[in-house]
Order: sequence, then C-alpha cells, then structure tokens
Amino acid sequence: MTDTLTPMHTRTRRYHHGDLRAALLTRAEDTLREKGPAALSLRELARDLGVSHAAPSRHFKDKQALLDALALTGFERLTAVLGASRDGVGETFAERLDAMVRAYVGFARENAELLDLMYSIKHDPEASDALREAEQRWSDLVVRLIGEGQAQGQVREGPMERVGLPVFATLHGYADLAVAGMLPPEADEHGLDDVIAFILRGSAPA
Amino acid sequence: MTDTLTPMHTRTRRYHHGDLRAALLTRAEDTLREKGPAALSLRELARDLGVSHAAPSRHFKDKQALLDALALTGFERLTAVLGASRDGVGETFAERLDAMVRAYVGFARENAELLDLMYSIKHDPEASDALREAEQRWSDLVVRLIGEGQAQGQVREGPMERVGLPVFATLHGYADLAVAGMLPPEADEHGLDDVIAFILRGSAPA
DNA sequence: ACAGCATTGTTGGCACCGCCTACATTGACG
DNA sequence: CGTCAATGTAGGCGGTGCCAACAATGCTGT
Repeated sequence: MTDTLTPMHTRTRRYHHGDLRAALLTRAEDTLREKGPAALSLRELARDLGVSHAAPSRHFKDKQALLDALALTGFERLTAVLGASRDGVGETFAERLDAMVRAYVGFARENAELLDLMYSIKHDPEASDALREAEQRWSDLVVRLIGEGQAQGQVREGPMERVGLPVFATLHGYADLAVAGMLPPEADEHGLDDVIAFILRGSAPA
Repeated sequence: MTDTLTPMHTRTRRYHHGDLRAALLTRAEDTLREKGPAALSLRELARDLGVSHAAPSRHFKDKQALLDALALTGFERLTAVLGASRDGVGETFAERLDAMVRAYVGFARENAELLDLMYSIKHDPEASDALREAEQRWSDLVVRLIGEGQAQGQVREGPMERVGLPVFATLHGYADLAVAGMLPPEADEHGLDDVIAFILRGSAPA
C-alpha cells in the first residue's frame, strides 16, 4: 500500500535494512571512538541508522550483547595484528618481541576506547564462549613467542605462567598507560625502546 | 554539638542530614564495591540515605563530580598505603620495591572497582586539579623509590622517565591483571615474587 | 533576641535511556 | 501463491541525570 510511485532508491528507506547488524556494529565503533563509551546508546544508534528504536533488539538481545560483539571484533583484529607482526622480522626472540610490542601498542593507540571495552568485558565472569576463545587466541600468541624464546635459549627456563606473566603485565601496563595518556612527552622518544629492553633483561636466561 | 539528647541510632529523620556529603561518598563506595559501577545511581544513593532525589546535587554538581571525589579519596588512601609500605622494611631497593609492589597489588585487590574508577577518570583530560595533584603525589613515591635505588647503585643509571617508566608499567599492568581477574590460578602462588624479581632484573645496573 | 540570608533539602518536571509487548511488513520456501 | 519466520515499527514502563521553584534550617550581625 505504501507506493508504486515513490522509487526505492530515493532516500532508500526500505522496510528492511539489509544488514542492520553489521551497520550497528560499525556505527557503534565509530561513536565509541569519537564520543566515548558513555555516549553509546542503542536508541541513538538506531536514529543514526534511520531505523526505529527497537530495531536493534532484533540483532542484540540487549546493550551488553552489542558491546560483547564489539569486543569480539576487537579481539579478532588484535589477534590478526599481532599475528602479522611476525612477518618480515627475524626469528630471534628480541626481534619478534620488539615487533609484537610495537604492534600491540600501536593497536592500543589506534583503538584506545575499544581496547578499554575489551578489557572491561573480559572482567565479567559470564562473558560468552566466543569472547573467551578470542581472548585465548591472542594470549596464545604471547605464550608461543615466549616458548620459542625458551627453545632458542633466549628466555629463561620455567613454566609459562611464571615466565610469561611479567612480560604480559609489562606489555599490558605500558599500552594502558599510553592509551590513558599518562606517558610523559619524553616517553614518545624512547619509551618503547626502554620497555622492550626492560622486558629482554627481565626475561633473559639466568 | 551533635546530640546530648537525640541519639543517632533512633531513626532520626531531621530535615538536615548533618553530613550528607560524606555519607554519599561512603555509601557510594560500598555500592561500587558490592554491585559495580553500573549500579551507581544518584537517585538510589539518595533513597538509601533517606533523602530526596535531588539532595545530592547540593554537594556534587553532577554525577561525575561525585565520581571524581570518590577517586580522590582513592588516590589519597593509595598514597597513604604506599607511603606506609616503607615502614619496617630495610633500606635496599629490593626490599622497598618488594614492599611497595605488595602494597600496591594489595590495594588493587581490595579496591578493584575503585581503582578502575581512579584510572578511568585520570584518563579524562579535564580532571580537577586536586585529582591531578593526588595522582602526582603517588607517582612521586615510585620516582623516589627509583631515585634512592640509583643513589645506592642498585638501579641502573639514566633519567627517571626512562628508568622508571618500565617499572611503573609492569607494576600497573600486573595490578590491572589482578583486578581484572585475568591471572591464572597458579599466579597466586608465585605471581608477585616473579614480577618483583622481573622488575629487579630489568632495572638492575648495566 | 531576632531578622535576614545562605545553606541544605524537597517536589515536580523534562528528556533520555534500556527493555518489554503487540503489531506490521517483508521475503523466502514449500 | 500462501504461510510463516525474520525483521522492523509503535507505544508504554520504570529508571536515570539534571533543572527550576519552593521550604526548612541554622548562622550571623545588629
């Protein structure tokens, strides 16, 4: 009954969006980046996409579900970035660590709010399985890096949890400081180099 | 002044609360700890304290102001705890570092949500001066520790920003992981020891 | 002592939010 | 071509933060 006259392509406002789910996710990430997590509202998202305020609920059962999905894409991209950091660099622990730290901090700087979201969600005891797996996959990359270092005699012996944990903590901590804008200006110059050298000394064989 | 007559404990519902501001802060911290940051609402706080929903606005111009004040008390307590960690331990860098790391992680575990709040706020570019000062005071403690270590020849030479930053990053990162519940169960056993040893190796003289 | 006034609380209203239920439109499949 | 699941819409509910107008209180100066 709507119309045989008004053409679809003008101001395309078809009843079905086509891929609202994906559109919600990308728009949400933009908003998150530009206006922060507090400004993320399902209703505003719906308005932005020209859809009714209840439409998002067809794709995400509640707001948390959307945030979870957003974090999931974040973990996937982070894993991809870290995995790629191994390409084109040497095989020594030092080189691979260097590449991975830079990749991680780079991701953190470019996706500060998203990374924040990713960490605040995994905090939640009842995160989805997919989320836990994604998180697992990326921490496996660190574990693998350390394992290789140990095999090559460039990293001290010991169980992974004990050797890897301080490395992980340092990496995470530095990225978090960078994201929070807490690094002194001078840090831009040598900060990364210093942290990488610090990790190497800390994890060097006894 | 308070009362020689009206006992506190009798459901007194006087028009003026007496010290609503302090009551709001303590109640807010309890709620934060027990039900998480999302459950913090000015209106519910007011209900809990038996005052009208607009009463809090007389003491905090908006919700963020209350959160800022909460974070401020957090920084003050953290500084006190870290300062006290120096008492009763030896004067070597290793001992003092050990004490401070344990104090910091202990505070983080006991005040996880509050610490989260503290960090998410300093993130904000327009935090109050008092907040910035409080944050400064506590990071000064770390700087002081490292300076002493250098003076005693137990920490490598170099400008404070370059030597201290990796230490700070590791400390912060480990505490953050602990707070987020991301540490593997095995970490409870040796995690702290490992991190402290890691920091000592990383910052030892060349 | 007390009048005046700043402080502190109260009431009510606004716009927004997330979530729910009932209904409408669409497209895919038998 | 009819049926039906998937998708989007309309409206309502209780909750939130914030604001403006009003009321009770207690401090302060005369």
